[in-house]
Amino acid sequence: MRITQADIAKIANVSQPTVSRVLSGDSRVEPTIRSRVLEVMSTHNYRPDARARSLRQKRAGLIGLVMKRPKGGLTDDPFFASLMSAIMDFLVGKPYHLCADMTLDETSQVSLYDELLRSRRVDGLILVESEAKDERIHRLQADQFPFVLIGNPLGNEDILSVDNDNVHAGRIATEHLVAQGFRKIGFLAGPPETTVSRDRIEGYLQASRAVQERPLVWHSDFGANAARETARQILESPDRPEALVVLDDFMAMGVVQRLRSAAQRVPDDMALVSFNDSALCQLVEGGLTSVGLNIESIVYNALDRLVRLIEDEAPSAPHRLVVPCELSVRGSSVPRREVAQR
Amino acid sequence: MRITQADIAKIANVSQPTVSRVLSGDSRVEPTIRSRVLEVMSTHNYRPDARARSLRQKRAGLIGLVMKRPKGGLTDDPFFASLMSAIMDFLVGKPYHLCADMTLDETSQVSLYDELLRSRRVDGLILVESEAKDERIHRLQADQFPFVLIGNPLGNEDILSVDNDNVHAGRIATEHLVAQGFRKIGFLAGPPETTVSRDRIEGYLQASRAVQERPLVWHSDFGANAARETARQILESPDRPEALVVLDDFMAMGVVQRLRSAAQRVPDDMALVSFNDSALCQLVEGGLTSVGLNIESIVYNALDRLVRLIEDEAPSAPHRLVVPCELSVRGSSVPRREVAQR
DNA sequence: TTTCGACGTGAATACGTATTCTAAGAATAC
DNA sequence: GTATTCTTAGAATACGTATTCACGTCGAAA
Repeated sequence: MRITQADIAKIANVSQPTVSRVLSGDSRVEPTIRSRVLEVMSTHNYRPDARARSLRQKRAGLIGLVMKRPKGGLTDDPFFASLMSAIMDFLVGKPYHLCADMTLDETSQVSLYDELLRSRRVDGLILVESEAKDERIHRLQADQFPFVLIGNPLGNEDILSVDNDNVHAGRIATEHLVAQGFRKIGFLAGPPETTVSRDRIEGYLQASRAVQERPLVWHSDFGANAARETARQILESPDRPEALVVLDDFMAMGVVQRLRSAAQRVPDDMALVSFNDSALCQLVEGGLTSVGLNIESIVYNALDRLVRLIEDEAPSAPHRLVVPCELSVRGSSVPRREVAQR
Repeated sequence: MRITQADIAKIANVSQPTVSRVLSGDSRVEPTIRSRVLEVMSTHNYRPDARARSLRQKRAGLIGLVMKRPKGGLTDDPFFASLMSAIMDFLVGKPYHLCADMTLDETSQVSLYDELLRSRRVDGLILVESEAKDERIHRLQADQFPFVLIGNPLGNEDILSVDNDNVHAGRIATEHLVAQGFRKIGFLAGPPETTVSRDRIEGYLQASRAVQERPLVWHSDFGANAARETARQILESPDRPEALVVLDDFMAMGVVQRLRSAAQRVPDDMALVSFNDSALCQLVEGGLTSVGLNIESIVYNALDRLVRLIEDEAPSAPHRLVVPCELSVRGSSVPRREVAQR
């Protein structure tokens, strides 16, 4: 049998509201009584019931995270792992917990929306890689439910969103190679319909214009295996570039493998820059230059805004935030002669 | 203004309990009325309030996951990423959600315990890599709170736990090398105080006895960098083995790097077997033989038992379950001559 | 001494649902 | 035709907390 405020009240010879007032730090309570109640609470090890509390108050103390992924999709995706890690870090010590859910398809996504929001299970929602055309977004807006997008594919300014600046990322990756003296630079992207590919290619196009007439873009599926196969085509292509920007570290790993099995060297035969700056980058011999996504900053800003929204404070402007990326230079993009000069 | 059962009742000209009965599928309700209520519910897009529901019923619909990790600790830890992925997969479509929390130290861990359990925020708890001597465990047991341990360091049979069979894992890794003809096998472990190191070493000891008099065990910190350094010592040691069992894929990566920079080859100069069977294993040239942890099976069993416990069914025996591991053989442990024979 | 705030506290109520209790009517049995 | 189930649905209540309302007391101002 759980101990409630009523029990505490009876023992301390006060009324239940008084116990509640002590708990909420209401100043209008006699110090004598306050200390007596506090003592009874501590000796009986009382804890308020979160369920009753969240029914009575507005706040449930939960922030929902909804991700659309295939089964096991988190396992080898450093982006999601970092994201969740950063979210949990952010929430440590704050009066919110993370309610994380995965959906497999659109249908379950809609029912999850009902389950989480319309039933008021969570106070706010983080949506990842959501497509803004998504019906859910409109319903969320119509219901005036607090939510924040991580990634804002359509660049919609009406929606609270924090986005990684993928165009910028693509540009600085390319500009770095230009600065290193490369004049024929290619881009190995993921599936063309993905936003991340489109945006990074856009940045690549902006920067590559300076040194080459014709852009060189290849597409492949995600993952090291697919990238390895495409890398073979690239190496044999008449358009073979001197340097390659690769969409993520795993795919870059595939390129490295292909180069290695063709007895070619990085960066001499092919310079490489990739994205995400995951632990993989240090595992490549000489290191893999990579554009870090600053996920912590994305999460910090997203959650800060979301919490403000939930707590009815004015969310900090601007409505749409784009977080810059940072390049970590390692051996894969620095020609040997430069290294030798040091 | 939210729409409630009372509103629905008024519109449909029935009482609130009737609406509740329709919702719970109570058979003792006139079909005519039932359909009328259902229609009103759907036209007004009614959704029951999860908070009120969980106050009234026993179930909150949340399962807590508590992990003790440093800040950002999830980022490069494939074990935790897989774990969370598997948990979320398991819960898809089930009437539970995952409430994931991270703690940085013991103090916050205890307060988190209060926050999650004593306040009845979650229905049950998953504890990972917890030390059974932990005070929390005793409190959980005393409070008869449903919980399950993933990993059971003390082998306590009283506690519901699902554990990866690390002794078995260490043994099959070693036996595989023995079967491949190696006669001088070493083990590169993590910090000696960690359970995972102790258990896998134990398995190594059992299996290595068959072929060598003296076990060869080294310790290093976790991570590729620390392992790389220790690998240097191992390679230069007079006890240098022909084959090395390495505690996890990241550490094995460090060993590979060291071998590569010493112009030595895998498996010719040093055969390798590691643990976790993560995506890294396919990134090593020739592939890295690794013992897979079967995290899905661990999670499935743990959650299945936990849910039964929550729902007051008898948990399936045995109380302590040990999930076997499986070896994925790749190039790093197969001497070249064998490959050539195929 | 009377009157009026201010203060501190308990009584009552609300949050939205599920369940128990009760009553009215229909159906069955004698 | 009355008595007894059986069915169905409404009334009342409980879950545990926070808040509003009302009331008594005390001190200060008149």
